[in-house]
Amino acid sequence: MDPRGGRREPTMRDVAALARVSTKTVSRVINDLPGAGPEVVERVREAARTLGYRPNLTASSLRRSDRRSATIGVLFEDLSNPFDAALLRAVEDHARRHGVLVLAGSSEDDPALQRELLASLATRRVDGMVVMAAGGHQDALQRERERGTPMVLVDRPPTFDGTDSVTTTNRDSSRDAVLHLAGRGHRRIAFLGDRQTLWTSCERYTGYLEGLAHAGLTLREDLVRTDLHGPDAAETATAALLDRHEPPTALFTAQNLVTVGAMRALRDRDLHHRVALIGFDDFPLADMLQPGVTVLRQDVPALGRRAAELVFARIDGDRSEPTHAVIPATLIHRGSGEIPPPADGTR
Amino acid sequence: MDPRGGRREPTMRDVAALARVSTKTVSRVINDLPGAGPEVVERVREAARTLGYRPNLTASSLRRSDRRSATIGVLFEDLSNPFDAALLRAVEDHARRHGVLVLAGSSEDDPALQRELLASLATRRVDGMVVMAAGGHQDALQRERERGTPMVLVDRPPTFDGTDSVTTTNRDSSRDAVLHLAGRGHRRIAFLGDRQTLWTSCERYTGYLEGLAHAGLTLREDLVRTDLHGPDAAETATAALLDRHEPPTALFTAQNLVTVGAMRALRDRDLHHRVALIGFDDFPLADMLQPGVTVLRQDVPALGRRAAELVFARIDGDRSEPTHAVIPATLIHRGSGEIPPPADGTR
DNA sequence: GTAGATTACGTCAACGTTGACGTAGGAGGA
DNA sequence: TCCTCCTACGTCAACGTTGACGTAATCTAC
Repeated sequence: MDPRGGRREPTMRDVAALARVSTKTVSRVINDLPGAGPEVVERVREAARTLGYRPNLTASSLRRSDRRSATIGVLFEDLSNPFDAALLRAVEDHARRHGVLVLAGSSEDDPALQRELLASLATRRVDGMVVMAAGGHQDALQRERERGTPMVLVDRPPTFDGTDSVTTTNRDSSRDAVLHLAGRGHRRIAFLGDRQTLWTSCERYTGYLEGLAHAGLTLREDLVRTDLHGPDAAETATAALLDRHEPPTALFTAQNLVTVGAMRALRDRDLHHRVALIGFDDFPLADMLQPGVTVLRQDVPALGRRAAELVFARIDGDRSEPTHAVIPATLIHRGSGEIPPPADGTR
Repeated sequence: MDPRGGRREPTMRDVAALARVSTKTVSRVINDLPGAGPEVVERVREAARTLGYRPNLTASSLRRSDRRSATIGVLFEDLSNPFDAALLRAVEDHARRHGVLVLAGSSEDDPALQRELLASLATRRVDGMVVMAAGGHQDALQRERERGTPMVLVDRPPTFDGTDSVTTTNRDSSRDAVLHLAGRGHRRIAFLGDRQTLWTSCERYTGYLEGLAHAGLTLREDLVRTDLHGPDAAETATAALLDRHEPPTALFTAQNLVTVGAMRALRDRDLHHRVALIGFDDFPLADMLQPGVTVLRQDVPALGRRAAELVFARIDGDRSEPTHAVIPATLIHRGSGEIPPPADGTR
């Protein structure tokens, strides 16, 4: 039971010796290639079985002409975030159908770490990558792409040309959410968002602005809080907004952790039944809270599937123009987004 | 921008030619080994930079004596489950410190799929594995282990000898939960659990029995529902329990999805403020529900860290006796577990 | 001044596998 | 009968890298 204690993985040579054939013949049998007679096939199979032989994909992919490692890299922001986790799972499912395994990493939205992980993947010669680009410069991604590595960006599009992407209707859905609130009579709708270096945050903010404009509301910059990273920052910011003398009657929270923080602040002040809330990204149990939390739900399985389809197409040599797939998000009415503003306009 | 369109990754030979040295010298420079003069080092570095050379770990690990692929395999039940995702992240963090990447897969608690993924990992010659064993026979795992592959089982211990494991105090914590409920005066405490083929489910059930026994309560088998896979099954089962003429006054739900299902049933009947509930596994927003959900929280970061430490120790040749680490879970009081039984003993 | 050690390289083969190509023997056709 | 084609193998080299070993030049010590 030692780690590889004294043992050595059997090789084709061992199998060949036992079956009294050449290694090439073993190769043919293992890979189901023609050119081996039935009894030889049986002899080789038998020998492989008794020795417990398993092919070495490392050596194989080194020598093969296609050079495939049957492995793709997945670089997301944080694999423990439910959104990222669900996306990983979706990609993994499709990869499995292609006989491909997934090397996964969390870049923590840190360009340096992302660069490092990218290099690690490259060093392992993955066949392709599915990447959630970290904020800031994408030059490491671009360089990798320019070397010809098949790559699909998810959740955030590339800032450079020639690369496929799969994103959500961030802007349009955000606008719809704001219009939904405005339609209920809200006039003071706050925006709470994650870092503005993230493309999704900017898009959602733009959608918010568009929504205000469509509804004929004027932007009040004092109701906008951005660069809230994590629930704690969101909670503090929301608290500050709510404690103003003219507080918002509705909140649009543009990221799942921000939504959580905002909800905490609302609850602390017992305002969760009086201030409307719509969050971007669904989360488990959103329907069990009181009131249920109205959210924009991204179609995560579709995002993952599309991303996987695109990488595999590129890996298989598809050279058509880059695709920028956009998957619609849906507004799920659960109650919090349907709270009307107070009749007197104050609260 | 084609996939590897016409290009070829530069190799050591290319670098060697440009720097007018032997490939061996390039190897020395790339790996920071002694035996290269300062100006040669600079020339090689320069050449590598201009060519965009990146070492091929595949070829390297094939040739090296230690045979390390700097990759470990992680085989969990479902990477999109928050518990699994958090665990993956914890393992990944520690792996990164060792310069190791993670090949991740979901076995869906299906032994056949697990066996297949195991073979895939083996074929790629991972240095070690962290596995959440699928229910049923573990013979595929055992065979892999007997070949000498460093392996650590998480969440569920091996049914065979000689393998490290990291688990939670399933039994003791479950007992504590039941005692906590009994201490509030509950006498009809129901058990709702996942498949009994899962070791954790059995342990938690045993803990439940121990708790009843310690509290001097008799087991009422009509209050026990097992083999509930997923929230829907749990909801149905809970509903049936609650609709009995002598319904339970408290529920112990032994898995996170079961807890969710039970909560839905309670809410449907508006009993969530009257029937006590303790769930195994914490989940996001458990504190935001009304009442807050009392749970047994597993120390996921500790589980992941310990698992990673153990695999890496084995990979580094540690041959000491197998370790079976047990990480304590904590009872988090949030309200639902502190609801007393109705005064009249009915409801 | 010379034995001996040290430094800075180079050469060669091998890791496990497969592509290119060779060959012996038999089948089939003219 | 002889030529061709096909089948079932085998041989060899190469994928990109590194361990083992060789060697020439330089340095150290007495």
